[in-house]
Amino acid sequence: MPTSDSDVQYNGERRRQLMNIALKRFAVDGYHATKISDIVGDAGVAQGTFYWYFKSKEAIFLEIIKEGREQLLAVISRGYRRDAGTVLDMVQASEAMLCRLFLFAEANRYLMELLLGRKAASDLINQAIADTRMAMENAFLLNIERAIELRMLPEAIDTRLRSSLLMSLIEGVISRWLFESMFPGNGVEGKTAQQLAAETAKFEFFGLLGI
Amino acid sequence: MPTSDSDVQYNGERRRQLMNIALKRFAVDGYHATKISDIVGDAGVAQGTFYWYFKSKEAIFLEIIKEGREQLLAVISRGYRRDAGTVLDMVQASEAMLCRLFLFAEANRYLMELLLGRKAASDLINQAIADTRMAMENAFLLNIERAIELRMLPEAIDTRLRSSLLMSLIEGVISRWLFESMFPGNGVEGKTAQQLAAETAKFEFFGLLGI
Amino acid sequence: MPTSDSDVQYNGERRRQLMNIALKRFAVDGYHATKISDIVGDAGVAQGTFYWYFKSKEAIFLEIIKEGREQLLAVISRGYRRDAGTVLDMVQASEAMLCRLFLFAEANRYLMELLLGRKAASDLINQAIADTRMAMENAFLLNIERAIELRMLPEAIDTRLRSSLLMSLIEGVISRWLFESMFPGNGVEGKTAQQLAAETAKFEFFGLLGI
Amino acid sequence: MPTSDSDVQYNGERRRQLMNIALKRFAVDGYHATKISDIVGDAGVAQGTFYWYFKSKEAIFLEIIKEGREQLLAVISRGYRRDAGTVLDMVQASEAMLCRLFLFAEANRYLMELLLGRKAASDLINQAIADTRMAMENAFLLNIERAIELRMLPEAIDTRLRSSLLMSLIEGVISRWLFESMFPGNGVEGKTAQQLAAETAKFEFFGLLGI
DNA sequence: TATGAATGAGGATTCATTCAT
DNA sequence: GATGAATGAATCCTCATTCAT
Repeated sequence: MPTSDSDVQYNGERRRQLMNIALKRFAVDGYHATKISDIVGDAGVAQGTFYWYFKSKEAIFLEIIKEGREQLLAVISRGYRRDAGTVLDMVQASEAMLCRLFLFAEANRYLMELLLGRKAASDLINQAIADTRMAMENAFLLNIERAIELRMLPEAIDTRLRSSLLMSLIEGVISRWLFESMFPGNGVEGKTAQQLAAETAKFEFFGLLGI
Repeated sequence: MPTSDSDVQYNGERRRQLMNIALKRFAVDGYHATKISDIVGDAGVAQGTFYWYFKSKEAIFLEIIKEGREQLLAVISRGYRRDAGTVLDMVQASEAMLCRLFLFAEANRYLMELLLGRKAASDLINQAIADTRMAMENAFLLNIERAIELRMLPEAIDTRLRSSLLMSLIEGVISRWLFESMFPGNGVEGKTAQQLAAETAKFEFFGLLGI
Repeated sequence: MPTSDSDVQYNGERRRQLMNIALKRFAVDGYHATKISDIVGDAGVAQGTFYWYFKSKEAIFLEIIKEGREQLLAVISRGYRRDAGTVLDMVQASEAMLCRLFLFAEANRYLMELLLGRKAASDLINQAIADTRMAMENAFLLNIERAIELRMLPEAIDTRLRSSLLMSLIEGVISRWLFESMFPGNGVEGKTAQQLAAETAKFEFFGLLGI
Repeated sequence: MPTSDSDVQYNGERRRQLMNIALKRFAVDGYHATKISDIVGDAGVAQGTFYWYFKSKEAIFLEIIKEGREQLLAVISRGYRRDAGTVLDMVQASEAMLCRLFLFAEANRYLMELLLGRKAASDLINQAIADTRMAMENAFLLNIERAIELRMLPEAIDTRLRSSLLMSLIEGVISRWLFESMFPGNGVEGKTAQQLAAETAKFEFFGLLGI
């Protein structure tokens, strides 16, 4: 029988299929509430098949995070600042990066829910998530330090604190934007990634007093 | 047999004791990982005793959140702005409120971990947590609106968005401050509530460009 | 309801009941083939009840062995030789001890099957069994050494080797005697403990050439 | 694709290879703990390949025992007594046979561990092992009967009992000799087959009192 | 109020075996 | 002959909850 049926994924694709299904289930239902039987049920394979591809429930989660982390960091790291510029340049650069990040989040909302959501599980998993977030924050830190080096930001500021504040801001924005059901009536729903990036960048540099 | 033994807490206190123990366990281990047997073990009572005071594991969690929410909102709502003032007044007022909030968080870190952490569980529980956070965010919103009314902030700003950004900022700061082990090497550890409040308020109003 | 029903064992007896049932099942079916559901089924209790009394399947096995080991060693150690005597004394003393041992084995055949049978399981369990057998062999060793001290046996003999040979003899005899189905048509079935003890003691001291 | 790769064993040899690997695994880890995946893993072939050569896990075990049994019995049966002789002759003949047996055991320790060890499994398998041991015991029985016929041993002795005792002795000696790790500090470790055979034969005929 | 034994549904994981290629 | 992906029955153990005393 040729492997041309529609909803079956072939060969090396089974692994992918299971990861995709698991990602969605983990994001929507949470780690604990997601049963292996749910995952294989969605995939239309037997329970044992899962264990051909993954050592355990924890293992597939970790792998999902690991893969997502790489993609996410690639998005943030791109566009590292090279030359000095005006304040406007700086705001625009930040806006561009945030825009890329929000677009990525929009396209990978289940992954973002895993990373930013409040559904985690075992110590190992929590650690993997925390690591990923730290890596993100670090990317922001590097950008701020570079801007100081180029004398675009005042030298006096506490860079680690500021990158923490920035990361907090962004986590909150993405959460409210994508998981609206959890944050009804917030100020971000319905906005485009572009709009959000502009507003966030403005707040980042000028605070509440910036128009 | 009368309950007059030395290290037992009497009637009305048992409930409190169980809630305190459960709060700590939930915060440290997470909802799922916390077993009723852990709670009663810590309390030194029998398994069945738990169910005399609480309908279920979910019920005690909900009650803990409910109680904490009231205290938390009391802290935030106090100091609602009455009269107009200078920008400096505004920053100082915000700083004062943040300082109260951070002090409360410091004194109630387990509760904050439940509210801000990433360990939640059933739909009902997640909802209770989300409600509490929304209520917090609303308190910020009212303050911003009042400041606009008093012409202390530009009318043009999107108030809901700004309160979301503010809430994000504060959530992130508190998380990094109290749950350091999860966010090693961030820029907030070791700071006092007062210092943090000052820095956060500055960022709130002036952004990265403020000195 | 008074706890006077016939086939239910009360209070602290549940543990005993489960151990007795498990002992029999382990002996007859083997460790792996014995399911927890078999044990609780025989006991007429729910699956979870088992885990109220024992940490795991392995744990109950280990406990059974441990308990049996103490009884067994008590039987062997009694009658440690004090004074010198004739060869006949020595043979009779050995016969008496073997007789006690065989009677114990007869009354505790399931335990003996666990210890001497070929049904063991996890490393921990195999170790516990091996330990018990070594302890038995040691008891024989002490007796032989004492007999040499009293000049009842020639000094030249290799005591450890001889106690190994003796233990081998006894293990084989008990196995063949109690688990006849596994050794059909051997020379011990149907004999009394007394007869067996006499024959074994004779062989022990005089070998094949003894009448 | 022809099976001409370098480290692959061709057609008829694959079966042998699998049996050898399985023998070792069964002996070392036990029947239950040995997984088909272990066997094929060691052999470097795919899981399915196993089932081209053997009907089941049980089947390969049975086949291993069957093959070993024939070799073992050949060793014991050789040297059946023809003519009468002195007691010394008899002891020497026994010693010679035991020496052959111990040498065989030394060269086939995995097989002996299967036969004498305490790791067996299904009823069918246990039966096959028991049969083999009975066959061994029978060989000893024939020898004793022949010795009586030739008036080298007293007529009065219970031949079946004595062959059981003899078999017990030998089983114990071999176990302690080869599987030292299970019987630490026994009196046989480090001895040569020749030495053991001499000591055992002496005990066989003269008991503890023989020098 | 308090106890603690009992319940039983539920879920992760294992592994011998099958089979299309 | 050989592959390796797929199967699914089997089983241990967990833990929230109940209830007789």
